[in-house]
Amino acid sequence: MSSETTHGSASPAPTNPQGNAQGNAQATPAELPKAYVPSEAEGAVRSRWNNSGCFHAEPGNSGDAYTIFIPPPNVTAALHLGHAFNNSLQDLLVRYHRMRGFNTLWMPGTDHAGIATQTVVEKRLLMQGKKRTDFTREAFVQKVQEWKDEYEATILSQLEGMGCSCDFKRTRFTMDEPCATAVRHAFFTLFKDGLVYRGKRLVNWDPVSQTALADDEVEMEEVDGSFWYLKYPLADGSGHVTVATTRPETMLGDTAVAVNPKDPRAAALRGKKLRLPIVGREIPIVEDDYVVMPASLGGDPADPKAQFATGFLKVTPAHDQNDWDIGQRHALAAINIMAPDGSISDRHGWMDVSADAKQFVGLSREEARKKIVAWFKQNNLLEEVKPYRHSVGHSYRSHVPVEPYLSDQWYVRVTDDRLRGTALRSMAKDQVEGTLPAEVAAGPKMAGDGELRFFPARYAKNFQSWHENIRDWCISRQLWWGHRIPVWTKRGEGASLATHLGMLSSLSSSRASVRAVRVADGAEAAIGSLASSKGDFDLHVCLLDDADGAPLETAGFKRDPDVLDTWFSSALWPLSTLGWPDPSKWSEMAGLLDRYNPSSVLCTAREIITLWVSRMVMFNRYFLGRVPFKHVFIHAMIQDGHGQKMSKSLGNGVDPRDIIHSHGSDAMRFTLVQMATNTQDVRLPVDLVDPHSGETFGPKWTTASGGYTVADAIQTSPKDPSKKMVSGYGAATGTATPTAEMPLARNTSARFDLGRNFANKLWNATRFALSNLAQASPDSKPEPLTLLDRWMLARLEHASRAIDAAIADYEFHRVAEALYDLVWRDFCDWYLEGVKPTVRTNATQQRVLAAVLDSILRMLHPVCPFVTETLWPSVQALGASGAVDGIALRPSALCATAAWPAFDAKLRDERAIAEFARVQALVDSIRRVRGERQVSPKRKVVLLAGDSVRALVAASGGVVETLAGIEKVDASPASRPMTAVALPFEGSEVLLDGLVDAVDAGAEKARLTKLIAEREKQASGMRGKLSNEGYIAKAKPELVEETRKKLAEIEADIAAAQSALAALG
RNA sequence: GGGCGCUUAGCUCAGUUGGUUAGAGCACCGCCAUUACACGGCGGGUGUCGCAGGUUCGAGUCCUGCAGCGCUCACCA
Repeated sequence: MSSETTHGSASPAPTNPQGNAQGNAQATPAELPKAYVPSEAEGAVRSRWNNSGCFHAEPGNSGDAYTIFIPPPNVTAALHLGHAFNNSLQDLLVRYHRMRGFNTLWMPGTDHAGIATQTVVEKRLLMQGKKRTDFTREAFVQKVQEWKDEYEATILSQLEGMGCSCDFKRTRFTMDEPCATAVRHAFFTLFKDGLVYRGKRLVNWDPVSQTALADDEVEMEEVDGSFWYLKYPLADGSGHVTVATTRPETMLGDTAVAVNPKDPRAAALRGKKLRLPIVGREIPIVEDDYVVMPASLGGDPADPKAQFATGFLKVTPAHDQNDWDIGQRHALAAINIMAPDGSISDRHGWMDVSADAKQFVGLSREEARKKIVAWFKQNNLLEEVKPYRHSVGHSYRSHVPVEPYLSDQWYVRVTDDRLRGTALRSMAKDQVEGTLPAEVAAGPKMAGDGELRFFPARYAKNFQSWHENIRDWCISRQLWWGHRIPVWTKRGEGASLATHLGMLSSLSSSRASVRAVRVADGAEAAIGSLASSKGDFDLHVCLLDDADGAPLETAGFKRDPDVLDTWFSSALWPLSTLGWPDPSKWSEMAGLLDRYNPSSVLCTAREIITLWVSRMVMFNRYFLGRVPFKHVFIHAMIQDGHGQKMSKSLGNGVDPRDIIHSHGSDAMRFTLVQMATNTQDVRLPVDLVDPHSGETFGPKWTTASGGYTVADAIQTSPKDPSKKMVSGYGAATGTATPTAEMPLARNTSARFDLGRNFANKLWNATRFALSNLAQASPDSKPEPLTLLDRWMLARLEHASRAIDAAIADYEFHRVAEALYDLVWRDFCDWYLEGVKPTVRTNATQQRVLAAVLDSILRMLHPVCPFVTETLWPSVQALGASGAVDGIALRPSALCATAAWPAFDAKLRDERAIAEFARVQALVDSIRRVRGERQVSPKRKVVLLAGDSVRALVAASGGVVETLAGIEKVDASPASRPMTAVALPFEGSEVLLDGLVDAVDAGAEKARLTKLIAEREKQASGMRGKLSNEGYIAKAKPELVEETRKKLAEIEADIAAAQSALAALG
């Protein structure tokens, strides 16, 4: 259903000036309970939304497109508050723009998260004593699928629980058919275009999971290690050099020793060879700038490497990234000495295994290290050992040290200008730091250049420097869960492989792409000359369709067993969810791609800039020639009460359902929005709810490995020490399992009280307004707008502008602040209190109240959709449309599809705001006296004042009397009555008579003395300024004038107070 | 190590281009059953704005240095 048609059932606006609320019995909120109970309201509201289909987007509907792609959550676990935060902000944007008349699509979905999901499933199997390899690939994938189904359902229900207005009918999963089709097409295209290649490179290898890892899947951990100083003899027997290493076991694969060309010892060693101990391999000494010289020889003493360095660096190209680079520069061999499980092996590229070396084959990395060090010691080649603490990369899944491992992997050539260059050129010009690299700036112009903008702007720098330093992207993973790589390969001599070319040429080039790679050096050979090329080749055939694989397999080709990095499919999210490359294939996707890509904004977290934003930009621009989104909004991070990032692995994540349970969805959303500031991460102290007693309490904390502070896995009931419960940390980490006797404790946090109180305040303000309007006198006549009415309308218009501006800047806390001030401070504290005596008989005021209330519900809806939708029918029944000239309030059956109120500029009334500010100041100062003297609110007093104050009181239309408890206003008498209390206001004296039965001279003196001291402090500050020549000469004249005026007024106030003080004797 | 951010009331945080008396919510202390709301109303106290310099008539705000915290990228000599 389109957003247009949902308005249909609302009653038309009454057009006669008196045809509004009065006598409208059905609007009586008799049935509205005394407090807002979210758990009773939320389900009903969700049903109304679902039944109306109001979140469904159709490209044919009118309005400019407003699109957000949800960052698809991993199906590894349920969502936590970090997701709730991000999704609350997205929903705010989506609902606001929907109400603004945009054709709005919020695309939901989930991510298969290859390694993470496979790992959690393997962990679960391990608890049953089973391994992945006990199953066939298909059977294992089926198990993962079951996990995915469970968590996908959980995640989607969490999103619904939060009130996310996603188009759930269009929900996607990164491995469903449309997404898989997009992945297949993208891989095929990149392969055909030479942007995907097979390469032998060092990867981050997890020897336990036995898969390559992306850089971001590697965690650095501090480890106590050693520096071992090993002597390598010169081949000619003329001495030795000493290398320092933290990984002595890799020496088996050394193919050189490097020295800095500036090292004074380099010249004498030039051309000499070393005899590698144990192995006996003769290796060269190469000269390379990369080598740090020891501090003693002129190395930079500030460089910690110079402290430990000998100036000689063992080079193991197959087991160290930097050594690999040196190897490339000096054409060194890369000798891989390890098996995929990390053990020393002579079967994976190590050919020259000496008799001495044999004893190490088969050992683990750790054992080999010990034995090799022992060998050096025995042979007097171990010069020294020094302790050394350093950080080592560990697999974020198996937690073992990652091995830089030489293996064949698939890469995307993101360093190509078609990817890297277009990404950099998409940046908004004013957000580019300095200038783009010359070769990038010189690249071809295309649509979308300069269109990508970051909020806050500083994050553009992350994006830029990532692309400037980007390396080719390893996309193959040795996993079973994911998109399988669609390449079939056969290895053989060129001539024999060439015999298949005939069969391959029968396949259309739009369905198959062929490349030949020489095994020896990875160089690509032209297919045409394959038959005559010497040596072994890998013939890679990439297929668009599995159906073409059968004849290849018959001919001896094997399909690559690996799957693609999860981010490969995520990178296609703005394309695949809209049906790319062929939306006509799925009828419900027709027209989506053209209508909703580029999207409006991507809302995500900092670390995602490199992982996901970058890749979406590159792919979207490459495949579709457009940016995937115009804006990137980077939100803050939610931390726990100890300043630690909320994460699944740490087990400190809070389930949003817990907060919804304790405070309600709107309360959670409002509070999260209010916390969304531009620079500050959000710290959220977390409490537990005792499942036995319902009581909230602070959990017992403990220190976990890594120094993190976490809640004890098992907690004791504060009411009954014999009763226990499991904390979220215990459940998430598996250290404790909830049972019937020991249930899981929900989390909560007092931070959300703010939102709960706010929702309740709105609820009651509405209840109150409705009851007054229901009881309005039917014969009341229109009257001119009062100051209070004009002020309220001006504040409403002001808040609307504040919200627009805040949303345009993605400064969400300003949205919450504007709404809070509008609803609580302006509407409840002043307007509703102020209209109490008049609203039932003033028809104009009734219309203002109805229109303001209607507007407030609309403006609050994007943040608090449930309470506003719940109140909506009652408020709509007031028929506020057309009630106030200058506010357009189109009727609507649902608040969710109601139009944002349109305020005419004439409601903007700075004079009303300024004059009412004087009213507020007068009321405040009277209230202060009443408060200080502890005067009962029931006690009414007489205000004695001069002309200007009495004029103000008259202009307020009774507001001062009502809010300050004044029963009568008189002119200042010639002599001060004994029973009157004095206060200065705007430089003159105002008296309150009848405040107290008898003036307590002591208390009065104290009050006035304090008041004088306050004013004196201000006055002296101003006098100081005015006596400063520089201030008079250089500050803006109007500022100086303002200071003079203010000082005069303060001095008059002081004089008034002093005369009152003197009168007390 | 590079980059980015943070340090303001007991707690969690605002503070727009430098400008008059630095704010909010919570907590705390009084008073209050009043045409809605105690998830409430009215009033109140609370700050060497991390430290040290500098620029300026004027600095929470700009500059420099230092300290602490966090994130991110890089890093196993």
